Amino acid sequence: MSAKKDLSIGALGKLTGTKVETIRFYEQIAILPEPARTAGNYRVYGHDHVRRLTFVRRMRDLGFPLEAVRAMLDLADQPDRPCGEVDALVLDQLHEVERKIADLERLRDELSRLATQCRTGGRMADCRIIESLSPHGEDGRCCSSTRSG
Amino acid sequence: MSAKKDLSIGALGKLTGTKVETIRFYEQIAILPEPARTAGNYRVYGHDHVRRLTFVRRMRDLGFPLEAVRAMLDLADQPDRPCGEVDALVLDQLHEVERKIADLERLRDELSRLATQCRTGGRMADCRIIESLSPHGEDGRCCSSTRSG
DNA sequence: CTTGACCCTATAGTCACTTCAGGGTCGATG
DNA sequence: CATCGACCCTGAAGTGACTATAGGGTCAAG
Repeated sequence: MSAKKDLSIGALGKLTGTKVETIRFYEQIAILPEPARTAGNYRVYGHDHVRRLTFVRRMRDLGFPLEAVRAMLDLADQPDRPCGEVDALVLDQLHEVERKIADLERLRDELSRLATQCRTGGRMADCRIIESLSPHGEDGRCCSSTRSG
Repeated sequence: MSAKKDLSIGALGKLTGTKVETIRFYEQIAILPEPARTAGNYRVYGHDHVRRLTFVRRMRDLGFPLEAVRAMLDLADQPDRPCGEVDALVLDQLHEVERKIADLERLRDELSRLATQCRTGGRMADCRIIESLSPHGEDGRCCSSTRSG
């Protein structure tokens, strides 16, 4: 960990949108390395912790489980690993990412359409949010009010 | 819920990649409406449950909390809501979606680059996975082996 | 009728945080 | 120097979102 930044745990939390308890939790489960301490036993963080924690929070925000986050961090932490071991992991994650992108794009498109509709005085009656992320059935409007499946 | 499909809970689970306990859980917390039952008290699901559950699972997979999922389902369930109330919600969600897409695209780009590197006999030494989802510092390689922050 | 697969409800466990409890440290202020 | 509020510490308990387990019922094929 190179450059010094000397952040307290509270400051790191504010910078990364993370609760201090969560930061301690991540340290406990070794997602984050133990930081330096002051004479008064306060944790002291620098740039690399900021980067690492930001990465972790964003991966979590994107729905990746900690297990996947850990695997990616291991990748980054071990630059000398043979490509053979890494290849499958990278490709798996790549497919997962591409799948999530495709879903998000469909959802974005529908939300954009709804936003535009609202601005131009439309109604929600032809909302197709559910369909944007689900298989297309042979019948049915998403907004059907019957409830019997 | 219009078209009949007559799926058992197990079949619905297989179709949507969801555990039966999770499906019961979602019914309990009213994310999924109660389905019809057989004379033997077995749940019977149709197309609309398939669609709704698929939507829920994908939203969860994309990292949206159940609270957000519920808000979106409410949108879809109430086609006659005034656009005024809905507008802010749609725009908020839209921004969230766009942010997630941007993050995923950066991660995809880095993973693609690594995959290509592995195929062409490269090394992991210049892996920049962490940087793909974190703020760019003034120094530092992601793979620095020092651990003091 | 038997049997294995699946269903039911209720409860407890797991993962990933998040809150609470009790006490210590820090720096500004009087 | 003493006070005080903000923040830090560790450890334990709580919450949300599932997931597994327990005990018993249903179903359909043989």
